[in-house]
Amino acid sequence: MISNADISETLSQRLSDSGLRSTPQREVVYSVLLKKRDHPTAEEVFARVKPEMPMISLATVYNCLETLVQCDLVRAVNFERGPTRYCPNLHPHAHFHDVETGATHDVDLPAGLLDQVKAILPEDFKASSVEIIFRGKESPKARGGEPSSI
Amino acid sequence: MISNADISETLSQRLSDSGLRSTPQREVVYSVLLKKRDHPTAEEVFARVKPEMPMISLATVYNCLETLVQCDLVRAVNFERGPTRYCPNLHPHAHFHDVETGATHDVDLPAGLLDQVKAILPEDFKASSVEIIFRGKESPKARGGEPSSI
DNA sequence: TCATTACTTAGAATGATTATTAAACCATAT
DNA sequence: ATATGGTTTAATAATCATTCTAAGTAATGA
Repeated sequence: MISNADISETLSQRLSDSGLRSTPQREVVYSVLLKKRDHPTAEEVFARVKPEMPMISLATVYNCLETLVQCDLVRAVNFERGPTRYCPNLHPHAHFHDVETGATHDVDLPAGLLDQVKAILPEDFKASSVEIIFRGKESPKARGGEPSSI
Repeated sequence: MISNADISETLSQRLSDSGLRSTPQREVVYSVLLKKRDHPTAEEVFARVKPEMPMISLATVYNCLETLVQCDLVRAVNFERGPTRYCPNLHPHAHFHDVETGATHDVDLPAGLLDQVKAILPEDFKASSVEIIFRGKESPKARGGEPSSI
């Protein structure tokens, strides 16, 4: 298991690598992202952080999130023009966005697929990142259990 | 070559299929999208339409673009939280977004790749659309010839 | 210590888009 | 033709997420 101390160590490590400081605000923002990995918006992060740190401001949450993105600890994800969502999953993965519930799920990419996708680029295009976004609806898995009451 | 009459026929066809009317505003908005396929924003479309129709309002441009998206004549594309861009290319394709110039290019998808990408989804996820977005920088091809600025 | 720089806060400002509302327009039934 | 009811447009206000600004705090270094 990963302890709180470990978390703040990776964090302060990455921050100082970029010439930045570890602060209580940055630590608590990062920790709420790790605690519930449901791609929260800045406002949602703000709401989760507040109980632990009531004086923190929304602007600071935005600043911290941006900082975490800068040092590659967090990925920013956008669906259409909705608010930016934040994701601490660093493995290469796609996103599935449920148009009905708004829920967002990580979808692991099999080895090689990303390279295959990158291979479609003309040679003069150098991609620094690739985003794969699915939009749709998740049907509850047809399995034994409660009947779908509709 | 496709004439103006043909264009407005497809347009009014699609519109009436959706129970909507063909209007001069919708026609001129659609025509500027076809004329220069560089993924303009609503503001850019507005600027291009104005000379032809000086009284048109920005709100109407937004409305027309939304209408065209609804009847599948135009695709809306988003990069991060930048303004929505509009693309009349209906073939399945990915997008390359140049982080330096802001230019956007369509990238054709080889047959089968989209299915391959969709295949990574768990069975309970039904994707109605897939977006593939590259972000990066294009190195000018060292060669003569017309620029492929689609 | 004192100066420098980084960081946080509160609130104002911005930018893109959507909502509101009144007027103009159009198709059709009378 | 004219009334009617729905559609579309235009101008402007409102909204939402985000960024900017200014002022205060705190850590760091000469």
